[in-house]
Amino acid sequence: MLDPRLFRTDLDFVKEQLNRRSFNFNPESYVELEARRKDVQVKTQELQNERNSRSKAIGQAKGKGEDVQPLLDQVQYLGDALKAAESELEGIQAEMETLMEGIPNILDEVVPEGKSEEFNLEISRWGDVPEFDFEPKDHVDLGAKLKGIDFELGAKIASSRFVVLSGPLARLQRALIQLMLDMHVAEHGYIETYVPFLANAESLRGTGQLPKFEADLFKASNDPVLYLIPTAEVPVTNRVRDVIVDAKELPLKYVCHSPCFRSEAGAYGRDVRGMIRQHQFEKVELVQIVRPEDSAQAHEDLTVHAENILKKLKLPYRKILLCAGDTGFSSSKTYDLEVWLPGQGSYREISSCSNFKDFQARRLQARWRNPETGKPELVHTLNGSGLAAGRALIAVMENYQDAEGRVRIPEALLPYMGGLEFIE
RNA sequence: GGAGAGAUGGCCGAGCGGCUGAAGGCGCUCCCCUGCUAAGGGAGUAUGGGCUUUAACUCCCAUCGAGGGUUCGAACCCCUCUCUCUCCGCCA
Repeated sequence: MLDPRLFRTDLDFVKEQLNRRSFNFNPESYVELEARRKDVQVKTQELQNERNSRSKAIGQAKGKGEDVQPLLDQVQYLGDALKAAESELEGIQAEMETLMEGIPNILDEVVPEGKSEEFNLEISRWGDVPEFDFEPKDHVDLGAKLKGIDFELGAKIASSRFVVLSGPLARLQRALIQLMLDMHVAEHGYIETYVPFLANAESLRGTGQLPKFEADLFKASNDPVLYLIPTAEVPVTNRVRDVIVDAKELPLKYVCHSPCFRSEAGAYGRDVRGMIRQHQFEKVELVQIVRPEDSAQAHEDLTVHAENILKKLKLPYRKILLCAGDTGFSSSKTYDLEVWLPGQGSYREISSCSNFKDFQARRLQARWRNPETGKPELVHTLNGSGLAAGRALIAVMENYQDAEGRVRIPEALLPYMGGLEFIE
């Protein structure tokens, strides 16, 4: 959620910024609603004030043993007027809330303009794209040959976009997760955390998935209402919902492995082959809660932490700064890391690292006490994949394959593979 | 799942339907005294919002787990829900 004060003081700026995202914001209807809000709120509070002071007078008169009937008669008329004003105000506030919750974050000034991914800005490339003296297979063919990836079985058990991994390839995914967790804890200073994989509506609203993106979620239960998490970002960031964090505790850095569940509504026909886009996948997520002045640097650091995993695995990748149109709803600035997939002959997203600034924090009421002011102020939140394990698995498979269709285990994963050097 | 108890400010803990946004204590901050690993005295110390061109102060509104209700007036009475604790049952 954006700062309501910004809307009142600099509506032109808001409009201009939202335009960058091609977000259709109508200032006139906002101004009209805000005027009604102000009007009705002031009126309501005046009525409440009157009721309170009159009630107090009744109490005092009663205390002195005076006849309070005349005073009671005077307040009679207040009841209905107050009730009407209160419910009108409630309606307007709900309307305002709906409006505000549907408005995306303001983009960082460095975010390039552009409506679609072709305007994304490549920041850097790392690693050498491997040269094969044979035609490299993609992970689907490799996985079938190695009898370790079975999409039909996934579809039989659940539906399309589910997969079953078996044997050394299943272990390879686990090894990747272990490596990531170990590196982020030991080398990057994150606290490992384990969280619920179902989240309530309040939590999903806090991080921005609800109310606007309910169609992307799997609802797991109606009583109580719970959704399968689309990313560990949701439960982990919600650790600080309605919390005032002590300044000394910042920054908070959490790493969390979890399965992620996405309905992929609207992705029909996209990436139907292989493990690129699944309803369920494993991911190691990095989350940081920081002081506002530190978030820009934290964003750079967090992205480097994700990059370090790719470097450790010696997987070629490039770093992309997403353009205005491609940046997510809640994010103000996002770097994507794209890993080279020889089977596809292209770079594909394996990590997305975002600075949400105070957008999530405002929804979450996640604050810290600023020692300089003594007041609670909103924190900044960030997160990034470090990395998506399913995609890391296929990246390893495709980059480390040989002419016989075997997969060599990357050196960094050897300690996690029980002596196995090749999957064949 | 069954039975019972509870939910108040950073913590502990009072609270009669009206003068309680909340006694008292602890903690913390500042000041005074003292002067040295003690003690004493004083002041302050919840959050969100509104009004004000902005900000601070004053002021006003809301909040004592959440949501309804009764009432001129609710932390206090009634209802529903949530959570926590104890006991029983079940259980990876």
